[in-house]
Amino acid sequence: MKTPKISEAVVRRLPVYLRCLQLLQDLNIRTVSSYELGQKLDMNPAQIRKDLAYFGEFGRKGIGYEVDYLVEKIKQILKLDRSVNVALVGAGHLGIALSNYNRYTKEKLSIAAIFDTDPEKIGTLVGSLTIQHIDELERSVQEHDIRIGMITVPAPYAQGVADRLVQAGVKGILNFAPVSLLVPPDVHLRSADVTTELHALAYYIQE
Amino acid sequence: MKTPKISEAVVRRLPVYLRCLQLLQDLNIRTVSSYELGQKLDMNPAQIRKDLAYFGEFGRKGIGYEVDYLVEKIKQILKLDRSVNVALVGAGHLGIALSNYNRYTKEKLSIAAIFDTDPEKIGTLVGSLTIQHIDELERSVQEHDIRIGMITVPAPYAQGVADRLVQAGVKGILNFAPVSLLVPPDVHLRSADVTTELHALAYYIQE
DNA sequence: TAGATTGTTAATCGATTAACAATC
DNA sequence: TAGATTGTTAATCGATTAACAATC
Repeated sequence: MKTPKISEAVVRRLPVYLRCLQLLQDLNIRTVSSYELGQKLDMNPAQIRKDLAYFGEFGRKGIGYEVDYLVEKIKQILKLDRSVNVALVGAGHLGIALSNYNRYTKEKLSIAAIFDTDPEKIGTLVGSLTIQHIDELERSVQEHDIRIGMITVPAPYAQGVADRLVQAGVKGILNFAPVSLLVPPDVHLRSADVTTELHALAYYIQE
Repeated sequence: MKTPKISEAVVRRLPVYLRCLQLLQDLNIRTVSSYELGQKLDMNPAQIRKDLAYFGEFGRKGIGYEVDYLVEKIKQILKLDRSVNVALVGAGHLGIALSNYNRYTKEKLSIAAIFDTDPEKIGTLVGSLTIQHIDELERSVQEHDIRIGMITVPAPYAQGVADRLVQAGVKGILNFAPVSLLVPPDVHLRSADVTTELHALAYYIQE
């Protein structure tokens, strides 16, 4: 499994393949071709084959891909085969909604700590986690080996939270606040705010 | 304002520029250069200029862009200068969290209706909106001229909801369910699910 | 005028798609 | 064997960046 130079576009598609394959697993489907995957995902089969081929030879000519095997391989590639701990900063409505995102799955990627500043909320239980004061962030990141931070605080506080997450050693940030953040080049930042998505959709809905 | 052939990448960046410019407005900053914007957004200034130039000549050589004017222009381009109604399907935690996303802004893009199937929830108020049964969807889309649908139902129901939204005449869908949806080519679909984002981030957090 | 910055063309870079030999 | 489908190279397509004349 050598990695010549994987583009972000490729990495972003792997979870999509994974999800589709897991659905096939539930249906007890053993084997799938890039053509069939392409149909289900509305994608070009050549692209799917090429994406997978960056990481190894996972298929069999004339047959296709063995679903179980490919699921395992993609999990390995994405590092979802080992535990990945996530911190959630901001226990508002959105934070609470996201906090139970994998409560019912056996994923190794999971939320390990929740933070806020509101004294009313601190000490409160959300699922099995106690909301902690944000001053516990640095200690907690160390303690739980947290690698990813999710930011669901109001926009004006988001950059400050990002700075603290980076300082604490987090390597990936998923930002839900409607603001553009700046982080060092070694930290991976993804934006997931509704506003931007809706504004982009608005462009396309003219008659 | 002629539009030769605008790529999705360009459209996705416009809301980011808009948000940054609105922040500058709050600071009473009158004028900004593509270089300064690039600094704030960690982007190449040439790209910003080129993106904007697709839609017109908004800047002044030697000066830069007038902030207020550019805000208005981008709003026009994105069609945020007229009202855009959104339907939210799925009044779970995430749906409720998203429902008040613009409660405190004066945006013309706003959520006009909320749907669910749970009898316990129907009739309940969320902000100023009453949760309706999903069978009201088609009628409500007509009545409120709804153009965009946001899907926050459990994954197994998401495709069914998408089909109904499309059937009802919606032209844009923002899907939060962790599943790949298929829609006709004239409907614009964006995925906003946390799972995919976190899985992609997991790839980058190896040591 | 000198300095700054746009709009735009040309050059570069990268990503997607088509095609096909290899092979199950 | 014949048909199917991969992995991969080559061709195409599109997006980003650099450079610079125009001009405020």
